[in-house]
Amino acid sequence: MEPNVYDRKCGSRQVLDRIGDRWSVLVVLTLADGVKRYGDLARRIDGISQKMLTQTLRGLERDGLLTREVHASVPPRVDYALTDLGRSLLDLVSGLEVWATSHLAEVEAARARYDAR
Amino acid sequence: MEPNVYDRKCGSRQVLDRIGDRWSVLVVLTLADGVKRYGDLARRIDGISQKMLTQTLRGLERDGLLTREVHASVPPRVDYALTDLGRSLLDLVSGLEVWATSHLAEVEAARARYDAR
DNA sequence: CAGCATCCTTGGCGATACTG
DNA sequence: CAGTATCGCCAAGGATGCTG
Repeated sequence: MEPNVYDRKCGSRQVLDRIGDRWSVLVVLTLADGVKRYGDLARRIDGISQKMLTQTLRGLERDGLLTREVHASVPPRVDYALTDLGRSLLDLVSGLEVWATSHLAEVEAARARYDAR
Repeated sequence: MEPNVYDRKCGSRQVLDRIGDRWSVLVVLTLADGVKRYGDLARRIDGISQKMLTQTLRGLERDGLLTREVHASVPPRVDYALTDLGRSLLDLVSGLEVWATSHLAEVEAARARYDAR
């Protein structure tokens, strides 16, 4: 039978949580244009803490959305890149980004209207 | 200038948070096929508490994604429906649902592989 | 550079009880 | 039926300090 996101015990619900996660979305978006180092990601994603970045990267790696490649060099260098599975999510998450930016004005207008009542 | 989701102070970041929110996604999805009453939503979305349902509905109403219509009857009846803005989000959120269900197996396989290392 | 470990706080969220 | 109000917890997440 089909997985059902409305069922809290269904794994698809957890998957939905992960791909909807604020930090996950931003990490995947940042990796859209290719391989990035840890520091690149940290610098690009404003407001993310080291802890959350590491945690998000591990979660995405565990779920098969990105790869983590450690280069034995001094200083250390770790590259992150989307897998095929991760890339299959790109249209969706960039769609979210586009929606958020392109409808921001409407949302803010709606808020102003709501708060003024 | 364009809103930028990478900037934590940009409103588009908050919008992204809202439309990515687990409960928001499920509420919008549930309203995809038309008007629903409070109880319908509560019953459909497994695991949501009254508090979170109300809170999510208020947030979505405030942001202009759905309308709340109170009917003065006994017993009370409150209808929720997507606005045009909310409907503009439908393709995206149902895309998320489809992705979550259709890639669930791959994600679980990746997890098993990761955990077995 | 790329983390890991630890402490600590906040507020998200559930549970419960009550109401128009 | 569709909420509001209150309490209480615990886990998400930030800040700091340390390391291979």
